[in-house]
Amino acid sequence: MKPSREARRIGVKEKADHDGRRHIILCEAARLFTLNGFQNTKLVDLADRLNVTKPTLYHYIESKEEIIHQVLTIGNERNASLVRQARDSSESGLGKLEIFLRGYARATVDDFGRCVILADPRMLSGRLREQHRQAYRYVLDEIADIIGEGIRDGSIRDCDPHLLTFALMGTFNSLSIWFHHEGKMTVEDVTEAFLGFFESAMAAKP
Amino acid sequence: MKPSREARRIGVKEKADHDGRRHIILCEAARLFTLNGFQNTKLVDLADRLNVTKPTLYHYIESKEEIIHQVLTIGNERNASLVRQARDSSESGLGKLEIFLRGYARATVDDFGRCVILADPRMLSGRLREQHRQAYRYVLDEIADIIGEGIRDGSIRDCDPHLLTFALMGTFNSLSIWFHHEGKMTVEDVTEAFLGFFESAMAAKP
Amino acid sequence: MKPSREARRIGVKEKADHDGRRHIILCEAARLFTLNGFQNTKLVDLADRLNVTKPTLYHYIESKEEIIHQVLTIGNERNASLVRQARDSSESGLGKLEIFLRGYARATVDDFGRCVILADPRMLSGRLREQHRQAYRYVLDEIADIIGEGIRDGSIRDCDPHLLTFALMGTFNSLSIWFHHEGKMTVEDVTEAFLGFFESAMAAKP
Amino acid sequence: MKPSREARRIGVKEKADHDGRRHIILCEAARLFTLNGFQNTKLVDLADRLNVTKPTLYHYIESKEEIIHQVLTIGNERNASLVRQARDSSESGLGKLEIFLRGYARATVDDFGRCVILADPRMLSGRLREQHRQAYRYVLDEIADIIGEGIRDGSIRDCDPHLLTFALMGTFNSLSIWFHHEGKMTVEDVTEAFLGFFESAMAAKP
DNA sequence: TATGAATGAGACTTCATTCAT
DNA sequence: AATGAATGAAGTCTCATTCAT
Repeated sequence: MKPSREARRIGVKEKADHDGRRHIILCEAARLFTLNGFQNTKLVDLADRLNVTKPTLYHYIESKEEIIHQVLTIGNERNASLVRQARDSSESGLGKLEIFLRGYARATVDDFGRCVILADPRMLSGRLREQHRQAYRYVLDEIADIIGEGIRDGSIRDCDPHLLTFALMGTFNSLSIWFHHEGKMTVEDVTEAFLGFFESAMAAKP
Repeated sequence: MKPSREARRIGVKEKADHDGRRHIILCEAARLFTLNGFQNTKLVDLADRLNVTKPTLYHYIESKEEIIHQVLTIGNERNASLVRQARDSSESGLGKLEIFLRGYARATVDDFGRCVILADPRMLSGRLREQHRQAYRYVLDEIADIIGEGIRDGSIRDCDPHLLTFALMGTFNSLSIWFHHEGKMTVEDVTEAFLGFFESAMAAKP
Repeated sequence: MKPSREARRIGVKEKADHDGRRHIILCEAARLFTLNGFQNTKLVDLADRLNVTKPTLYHYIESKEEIIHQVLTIGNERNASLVRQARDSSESGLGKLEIFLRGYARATVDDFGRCVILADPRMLSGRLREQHRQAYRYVLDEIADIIGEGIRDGSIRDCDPHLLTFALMGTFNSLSIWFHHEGKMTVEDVTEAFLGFFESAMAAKP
Repeated sequence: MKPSREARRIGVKEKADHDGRRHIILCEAARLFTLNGFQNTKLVDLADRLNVTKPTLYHYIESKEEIIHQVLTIGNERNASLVRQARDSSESGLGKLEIFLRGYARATVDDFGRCVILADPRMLSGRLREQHRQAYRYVLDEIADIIGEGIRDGSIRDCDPHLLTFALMGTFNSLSIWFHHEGKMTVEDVTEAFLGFFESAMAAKP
């Protein structure tokens, strides 16, 4: 009835240490969360996928909530890193925006990125929820800042930076729902098409 | 012996009949679902908001799943109706697209529309899940059709209709997350701004 | 969703008075109890069969338990009456026994008789349960008495009267489970066959 | 904080393994079912008797229905085994019948056997109900076959084999209701008396 | 008399989490 | 480190019964 539990346990072949195993757990969790949804993913499902039993998970994590939190943190931090990368480049505002979006597009279609977009933060309690909200808002604010910079430097047409942020993020976030790696388009294809749609919005008027 | 449970039960003031009360339940459910998430909304929460006890709900609905299903159905049907309205107009492809989007924008910010966008259909079992997926896909396909029509009639610039659909829907769907009626912009304001962002995508090249 | 509730309500055509309607309820209850079992029969099922609503039943009965109790009482009283009929005849012990069994056989295949045999008295609470147990025991004791009389008057072979009672009652009670009126044998046919099986037990040794 | 729940949990003294504990649960369930009836037996009652909490039961069984089903299956299988034992012996038809009945009598007075006789299969849903009905019918048909064999080999008087089956089974089944191990007669005593009652039915005419 | 609405009590079941080995 | 066993808390749903009209 239960899948036999021999062999390939967490990291047996990977010779992973405690932290390595913890990371494997988070990866598998992110995968299951995007596959089946968060609330529909039971700890026992996660354990099964890792060929261990439920209590074993508790050697590496403190609670289900922590798993979600960690997964989101990983995703958030990568997004923040993408923001910094763009901001720290020497491009124009428009250039920075495109740098970010090209990176973000790729982020939306891996498990951690998808979780950040699809996870309902209301499943987290108090402090953690707020932490995640702020991390997401940080990205939005930075993008709006970059857009503002683009408007000032003339590379982006005048507009409400927050609204353009929402439009862009909404557009690219949709990737996490419908994009499948097996499809005929690559993320890069879609990214360029999406950027094209916003051409007039993002290009300063001649 | 028990404190009498006076006053405002389901529809007492509205003098609603059975179907009317059922609708009130669905409205309140849609509200709670968007406020707190689906899985986080317990039947007792819903009952409390309606000043009744849990079992009372079962006079009007058969299960919690049915509530979600009905809420989604209401939202889906309105979306389908918006599609038909646009399609049946005598506008150009671009005109039809704008008619739909202006209507859809309003739909994304009421409770039923928000549920359609935010609900994770994986919480539904089998048949219902499929039904909802198809209803959503119907809208996407119709929009892509309208875009195709616009491309052919010259009102919309040549592009991949499905990608433009995803971009537009992603953009407008984001309203359901961040838009609040108490803010300083109206949905209509935002809609026009959003349409402006896509100007070059949607307007045929001169 | 619910069967329309017009026309033929309880006793509309029968012009039955309160007690008459009450009896109709008990008959229908007995029928449902034998059809579907006691615990599986919901009051709403009973009400539906009578084309009334649940609360209406409470004009005629006080509780579900009372229905069962009344049904059992009717069955018990008929059994007691059969016992008296046999006992008061001027036959030999064997004759009386046969008179009872021929009557009892018919009783086991109508709804009230079936309920007496098949109802689990543990569903009744305290006093009523005891009352029903005693009524059933009364029949057993009387039959054993009649057998004792037959042994003394030489019409029945010497044996343990209570054991023979159990054997006979077990045999005839089985009718309530397997006998169907649509079958090819009548109750009377079966009765005679059953009596034949016990010929040596019930006939005194030559 | 809570009074520790020491001592005799499921199988603590018996050092039972998982399957052993599962069997202990079924035994206790069978006991409670015969004591209090099926529907009246709550899972919490069962858990209490085993000094565990309700959820613990779900380590061993999937649902309450499964418990009943398993209990009935155990009883059915023993009955089938009794049938085979009788059929495979080298006795005459009558001899085989007596072998079965002597075994069956003992089966009727243990918890599993009682459940088979007293359980209302209508509490089971669809497939399981049918499965149990067929298992019971299998026994009846085999007994009728054995009786037919007895009639042909001259060891049993000519009669309707199915009717005799019903009479015998009805008689012996009654044991499950009235027989108590504390009484002054043993099952074997009663069995011989019962067989005696059917002497003329079962012995071929001289 | 009859009923739509409402409910209290309680059942089964699930699942994240802890305990003891 | 790992696990089988156990559990507390909670959620959905059922149903006999009462209330108010």
